[in-house]
Amino acid sequence: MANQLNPHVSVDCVIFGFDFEALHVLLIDRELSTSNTPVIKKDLKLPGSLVYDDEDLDTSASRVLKELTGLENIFLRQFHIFGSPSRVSNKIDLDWLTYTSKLPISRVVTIAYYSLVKIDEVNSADKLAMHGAHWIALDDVGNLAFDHNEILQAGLETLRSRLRAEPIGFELLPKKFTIRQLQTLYEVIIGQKLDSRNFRKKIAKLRYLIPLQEREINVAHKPAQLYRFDKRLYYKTRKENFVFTL
Amino acid sequence: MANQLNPHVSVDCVIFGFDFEALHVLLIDRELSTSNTPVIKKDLKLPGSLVYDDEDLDTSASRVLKELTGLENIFLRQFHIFGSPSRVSNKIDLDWLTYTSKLPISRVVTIAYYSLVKIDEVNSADKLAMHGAHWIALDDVGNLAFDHNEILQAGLETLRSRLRAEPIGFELLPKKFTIRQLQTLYEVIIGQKLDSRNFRKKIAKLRYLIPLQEREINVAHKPAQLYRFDKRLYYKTRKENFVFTL
DNA sequence: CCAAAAGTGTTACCTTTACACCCATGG
DNA sequence: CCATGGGTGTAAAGGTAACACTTTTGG
Repeated sequence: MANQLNPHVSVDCVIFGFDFEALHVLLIDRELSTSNTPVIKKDLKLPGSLVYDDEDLDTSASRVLKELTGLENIFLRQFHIFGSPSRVSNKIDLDWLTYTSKLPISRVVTIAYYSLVKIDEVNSADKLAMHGAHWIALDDVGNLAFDHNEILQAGLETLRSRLRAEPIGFELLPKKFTIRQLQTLYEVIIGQKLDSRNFRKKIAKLRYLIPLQEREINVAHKPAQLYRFDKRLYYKTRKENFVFTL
Repeated sequence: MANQLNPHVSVDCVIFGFDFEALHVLLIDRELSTSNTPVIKKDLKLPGSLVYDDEDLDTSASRVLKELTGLENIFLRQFHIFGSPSRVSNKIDLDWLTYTSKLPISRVVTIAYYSLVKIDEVNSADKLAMHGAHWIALDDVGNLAFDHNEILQAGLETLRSRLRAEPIGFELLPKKFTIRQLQTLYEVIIGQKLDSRNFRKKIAKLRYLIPLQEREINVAHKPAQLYRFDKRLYYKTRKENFVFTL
C-alpha cells in the first residue's frame, strides 16, 4: 500500500526563473502517443507528478523540483487546487495519464505550486533538455497540456500579488545583484516601468539590502555596485504595516 | 460511478461571522461513537463534506454552506489544501470518518475554504442547533477534531491578509451599517485599535461608501449615520496601487 | 441631568512623485 | 571618443498620525 502512487491527487509546479530581461517558466515536453501508435503530437506541460500514498504534498512538489533542477530547499508554495471533475476530460489527456502512470485514472485533483529559482543555480539548459525541460519566456508560452495555461496564469497572478507583500523577488536573483537587475525584475513581474531614482532612494533606506565591496566586471559601462539581501535582518527588522485598502 | 462520494477528497469550511463585538466561527458537534458503543466523547469540528465524484470543489463547499446556513451566493474562497498523509491518523478520527461515510477511508486530502457571512441572514441559532451547529467566538474555541485547529488558524490568517487588499469586510456586516461597526470589525480582525477620527476621514474619501438617509434607532446615545457599500462602484473606480514592500 | 457613543479639524511629519545631467567603463 | 548604463538631489503634493472636545439621544 505504501509507496504507491495515488491516482487521485497530483502536484504541478510553476517554476519561475529570471534572466535579467524576462520571466521564464520551466516546461516539459509531452509526447502524445499510445502503446501501439507512434508519437502523434508534441506539446508542453508543467512539471508535475502524482503523489505517493505516504508522501506529504510539499514533499511531492520538492521531489519534482529536485529531479528537474537538481536543487533542494527552494522557494515553493502551494497556491491553488484545481479540481474540476472535467479538468482531465479529453481523450488525449486521459490516455496520456493512464499510459504514463499505468494506473486507472478518472478524476485527478492537482495542487498547484509556484516556485522561484535562481537560473544560474539550476541545471544547465543541456542537462534540462535531457529531461525534456526548457525555460520558456512567458511571452512565448503557447497552448499547454491539460489546464496548464490556466494554472500558469493563476501562478503568475499569485507571484504578482505576493511580491507586493513579501520580499520574494530575491529568490529569482543571484546572491549578488545590482539595483538595476532588481528593478527590472520588479518591472517585469508587476508589468510597470519604475522611476529608477525613486527606486534607488527606496533601496537606500532598507538596511537589509547590503552593498558589497564589489562591483560588476566586464561590462561596457560604469560597473554597478553589487548588493546582497539579508533575509535574517529583514525578518528581524520588518514592521507590520497596517495599511489596508478598505 | 457518478454521484458517489469520493473517499480521497473533502472540503472543510471556516465560516466567519461578526456580531459587532467579536469574530465567531461556525462549528459542528461531532459525537464520537461506533456502531456498538454509545457516545464516548463530544467535540467540535469545522463543517465539511467529502466531495462527490462529479462535483466541482467550489460547488461542494457551497453545498455545505447552503445546508447549514440556508444561504447561497456567499463569499467563499479556497485558501489551502491540507494533505499530510498523517492528518487523519488517530483511531478516533478514522473510526468516525469510516462510520459516518460508510466508505473505506485511508488518506483524505481536504480543501479548506473560508467564508464570510452576515450573521443576521443566517439561520437562527435554534435552527442551526438542529444541525448541531453553533457560533463560537474565536476566543472560546477549544480543541477541535482532526487538524481543524490548524485549518481555522490558517483561515484566520488568510482573512487578515486578504482584508488588507480587498474590501471583504462588508461581507460580514449587514447591508446598512455604521462607521463604528466597520471600524470595530477591522479592529478585531487586524487585532489593532484604530484612531476613529482618522478612520472616519479615510471613509469620507471613499465614494463607494455611501451615507444613507437613515440613522440608527433605539440606541441610548446619539444615533449614528448608516452607510452602505457599493461593490459595483468600488470595482469601477478602484485603482491598482503599486505599493510594494521590497 | 447623566451616560454613552457620534462626530468633528489642525498640525507635524513622512512618503511619493516628477524630473535632467554627469560619470566610469569597454571597445 | 563614443555608446552604454550607473548614479545622484530637490521641490511640490499628498497621505498618515497624533490628539480633545461638543453633540445628540434614551433612560
